[in-house]
Amino acid sequence: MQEKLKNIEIFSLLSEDALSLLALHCKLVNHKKGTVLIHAEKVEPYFYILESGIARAYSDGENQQITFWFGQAGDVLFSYNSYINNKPGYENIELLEDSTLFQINLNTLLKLYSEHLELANWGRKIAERELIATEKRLIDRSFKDATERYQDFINQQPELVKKVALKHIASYLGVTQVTLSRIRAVYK
Amino acid sequence: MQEKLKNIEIFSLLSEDALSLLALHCKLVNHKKGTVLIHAEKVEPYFYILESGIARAYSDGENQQITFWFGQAGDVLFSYNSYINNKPGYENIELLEDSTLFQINLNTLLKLYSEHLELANWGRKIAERELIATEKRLIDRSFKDATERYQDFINQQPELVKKVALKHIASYLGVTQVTLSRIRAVYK
DNA sequence: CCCAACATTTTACAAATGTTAAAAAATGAA
DNA sequence: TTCATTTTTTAACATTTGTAAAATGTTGGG
Repeated sequence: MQEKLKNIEIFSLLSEDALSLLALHCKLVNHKKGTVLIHAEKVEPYFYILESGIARAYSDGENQQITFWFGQAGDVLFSYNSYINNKPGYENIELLEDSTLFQINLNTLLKLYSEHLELANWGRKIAERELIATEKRLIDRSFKDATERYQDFINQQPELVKKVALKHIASYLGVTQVTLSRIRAVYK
Repeated sequence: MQEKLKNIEIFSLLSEDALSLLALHCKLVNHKKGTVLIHAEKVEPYFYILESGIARAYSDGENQQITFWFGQAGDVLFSYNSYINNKPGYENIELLEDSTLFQINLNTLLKLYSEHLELANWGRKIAERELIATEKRLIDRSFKDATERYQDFINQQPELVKKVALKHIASYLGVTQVTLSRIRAVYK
């Protein structure tokens, strides 16, 4: 297990010592495309890291579903809301491909955080990285129009464009599917 | 100092022990309205917590400035980008009123994180809370129109509406000042 | 009090995006 | 392959928001 963890960027921040401790509590699991691993209406008991596959986080509204995050190999996949507030939240996470994930029990992880200095700081870095990425996206919503945001997306995550339904990309970019189609039509 | 810290919500998460350790490195400073405490083009050496006053974080574009965060008493004020990447970032933070702040040297704070388990977990919680708040705002940009976002804003932060220039609130909500004026005109 | 600087609102018009519905294209199972 | 289902595109039109500029309102120093 420990050898497998080493291939994931986010684990490379950890020492051998911390990694082996984490490995003790990691289980490798497979789930099919379409599986919803995190449900907004539940307090989910697991923390996952994608070994292979693709995922999206989305929030349900009255008439629509907004995708606000995509995950690929190496990305952390879980509900911060459950974790912090111990309450159901706004986040659903669905697999968009058959995937393999490292699974850790959330209570176990929190216990490790409360006992192990290096892991606590690792958890801090995970949240901080995600915060920076989210803040930048929020700012881009104001600075850039839909066309620029789409161009950035295809430059930065070209693999996702091929594999993910355009309706999900549209809501991720903050536009309707119709608008995204119009943008794409320009490049034909 | 320790007594003063106790009045701030975010410090209430800490034990007496951790609080006294942090207090050793905290300095109370005053700055005037208009002071830019964090500059995007610099790696800033301090971490602040607002004791009293108001602040805004903004990002500079070619033709405009986007305010993406407001801080009030009790809020943490610093550049995650400097802190994580040790590089200049996208965040400027300006005081909108004469303010009093707790100031901690960033290197000192990072050292405390790397040595003190409870403080490391405290730092993790700060980032996680901010992440949830930012993610929710990003989602609201899609689910709610400008009018709803403004109504939410005045309900949730009525004090800010009185004290902050409307141009800053407009960019915080993701609209132009003209649009915000139009929205406000409806309620006259 | 008055003026200058700055903030906010208003107006007219332009551009971007949303809505609805239908057509075309792609996908997957039998 | 073929058919049914789903996804994506296209079209026509409505609505929202943006832009630029002028008008009005506000504030603080002299």
